Amino acid sequence: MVTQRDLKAEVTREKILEAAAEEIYRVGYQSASLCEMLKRLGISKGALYHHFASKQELGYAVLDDVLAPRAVAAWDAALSAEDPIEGICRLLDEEEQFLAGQRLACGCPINNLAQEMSPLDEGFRQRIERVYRRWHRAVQNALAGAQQRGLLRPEVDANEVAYFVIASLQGAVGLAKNSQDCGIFRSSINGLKKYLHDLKMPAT
Amino acid sequence: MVTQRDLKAEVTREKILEAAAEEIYRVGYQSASLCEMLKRLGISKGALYHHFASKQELGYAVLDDVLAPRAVAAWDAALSAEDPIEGICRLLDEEEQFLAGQRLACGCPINNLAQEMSPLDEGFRQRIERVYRRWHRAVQNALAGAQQRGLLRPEVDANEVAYFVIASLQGAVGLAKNSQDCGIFRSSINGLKKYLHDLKMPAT
DNA sequence: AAGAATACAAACCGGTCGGTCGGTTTGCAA
DNA sequence: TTGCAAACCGACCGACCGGTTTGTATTCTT
Repeated sequence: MVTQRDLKAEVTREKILEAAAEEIYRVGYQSASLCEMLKRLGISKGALYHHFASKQELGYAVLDDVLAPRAVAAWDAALSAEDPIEGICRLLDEEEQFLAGQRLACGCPINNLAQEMSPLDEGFRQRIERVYRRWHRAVQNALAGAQQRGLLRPEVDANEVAYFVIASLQGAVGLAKNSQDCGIFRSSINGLKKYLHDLKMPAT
Repeated sequence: MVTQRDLKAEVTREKILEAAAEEIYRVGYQSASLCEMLKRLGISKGALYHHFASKQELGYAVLDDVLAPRAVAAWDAALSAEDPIEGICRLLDEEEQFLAGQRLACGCPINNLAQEMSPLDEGFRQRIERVYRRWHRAVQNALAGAQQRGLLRPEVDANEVAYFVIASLQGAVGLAKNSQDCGIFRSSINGLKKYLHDLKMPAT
């Protein structure tokens, strides 16, 4: 049975998760101060450590419950389109809008954690790898499907292209994050778009 | 006049720089412990703070005196070749060998710092952007030159391609770093190579 | 040879970190 | 109504951080 108390506790847990995700996004996991985050939330340390055993477990939960679902859903949605190339291009445009909105200097939350934590903590590494693998599988499947339907050139290597697309996007986000210039993102992504369109079956 | 003492001091300074570069490469700037690094070096804190005013200044010096020169030199060397496409491909192979050697899980020192520090410290951001700009300029110039010599298709946008190449490489390194799998780097880079070769003037 | 300056050593400082723990409130079950 | 456990609070802890200070050996200058 779900009581009123359980609901309130769940709300607290999710408030903590949300705030932690934001704090980690802003300054990175290692530099994210729990005290700072709690102060902003108006929640005590006791509450935090009631819901999470350690900072590490909180970090894992942020990935599992907040970042990974969002990230995976975005790609799955984009690739559900008829033409995966167009789907990916739409995703790239969405990403540009997201960055341009405000968070240009913060980059991609997943990629940030990957670069910071994967050499230091196996738990983070594995969780992030799971996300990348789902991205890759989704792209690869979509490309292979389109290829079977005759939309893509037969010599296209879906596996290879999938890795290349993901890497290029992550790289472009990283480049733009550093320069704080969305134009660089756009230029870089333009290159990717042209590449993708060249994979299509030429009109006969 | 350069005295014997100056020489010894310079050696100490460079030992500190080298060790700091290594420590930062391993765990990131913010988590790099000066004590840890000094312990490994067998050098005291007094020595460190005699040569550098703060951790920040040490970090800047690592970038200016160690990382940036190396990074820029590698690209300049690769692009001095007759055919820039081939030059870039050779650079990509070198990068693969570097990663495969041992430091796969550590990624690219410049990119690591960029992702970690650019939102937090303007000094780091500007220094790294200078590196990226030199990379971009080198690639763009090389491509434009090759284009003039008739090696590249005339519709190629050298500016755009330069950004795309840099982003893709950085992204591939980041992806491989997380998965700790050099095969993923190779796949991703293969996509980039094919793209680059398609920029060449078709044999008539 | 004497003294000033340099290069380094090491003890030490305040501050912040993640984490703990005893106490208090709150809501549900009996 | 009451007993009790879950939810939460916040003072507190030791560890470690970057940075300072003080001391000393060596080396250059005069």
